[in-house]
Amino acid sequence: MKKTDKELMTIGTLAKAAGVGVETVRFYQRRGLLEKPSRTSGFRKYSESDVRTIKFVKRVQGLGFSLKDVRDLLDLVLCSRETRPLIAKTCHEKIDQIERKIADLNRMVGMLHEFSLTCGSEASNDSECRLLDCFENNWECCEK
Amino acid sequence: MKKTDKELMTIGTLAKAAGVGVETVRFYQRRGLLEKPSRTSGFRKYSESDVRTIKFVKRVQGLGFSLKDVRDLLDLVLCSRETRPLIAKTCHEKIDQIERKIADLNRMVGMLHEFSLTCGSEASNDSECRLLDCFENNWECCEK
DNA sequence: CTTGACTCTGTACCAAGGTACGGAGTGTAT
DNA sequence: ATACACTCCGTACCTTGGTACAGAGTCAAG
Repeated sequence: MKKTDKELMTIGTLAKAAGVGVETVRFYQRRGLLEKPSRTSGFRKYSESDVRTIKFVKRVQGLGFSLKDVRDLLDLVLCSRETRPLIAKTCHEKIDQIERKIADLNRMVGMLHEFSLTCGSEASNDSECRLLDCFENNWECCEK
Repeated sequence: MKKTDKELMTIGTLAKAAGVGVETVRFYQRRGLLEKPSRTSGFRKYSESDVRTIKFVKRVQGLGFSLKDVRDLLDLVLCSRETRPLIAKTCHEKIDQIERKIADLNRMVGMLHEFSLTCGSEASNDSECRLLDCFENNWECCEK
């Protein structure tokens, strides 16, 4: 394998490096998550930055965001020069979205913790085991 | 509309109260997220607690959990008497799962915040706009 | 110059989580 | 007692995020 074109790699190498399947790479291209790569005689050629992009996608996705959301984030990077005025706005929208999620998750952890203490022990009586009541009160009714 | 059977409601009323479609209710029943309801002459009859269950499902789902995960949580409530020994274990698994998610989300917020400061302002130069670089270093490289 | 591993495009399929539809039964208001 | 809204069940369909062929071309080694 020649090392011309400053370290460009083929789709299989990229896929392995990023920990996904070859078909996933092509799928991400169709969805606009990866830019159309250069080609040498029909074959796609990728660089290290494509590896990072894919790992980024997988990570953000693992946090509960859709591919559409991931694209919004990637656009922050890809279009920074032209769309700079939009960047702060998009960032803050995402931040709000994430912070609401975090707050909700934190309340849920508190509730589960309390729940396991009161209801997971042998000493508890059934009337206290009201997970859904906790939820009704914004996950907070367990802090009795 | 009669008010016998202490306020039991029909599937459409339940769906509207919970903010979902009728078909979704039947779907949740098939998936075991709602217990099989009592029937009056063929029609399903639901109570207020079913409204709460559905709202719970939607909420937890909105935090990025699958219906399977939601079922695990619901089982904590529904089976508390029989499966008490399992409760603490399941709770702690969920807590760990949620806390990992929170930690990742927190790092991401920090990164986005920093990113909007350095790159969203007019004063910045393009070389600093490296969202993906931040990611590579566990979302922390922005705290320069 | 052939072989084997790799790539190409296109289409088909999969699981999750619903959503919609057809044809029949029900229930209640007028 | 007839209309009209609602419900029943089963099946088919939709979107998201992939995954798996099939049939053809390509590359690099031996």
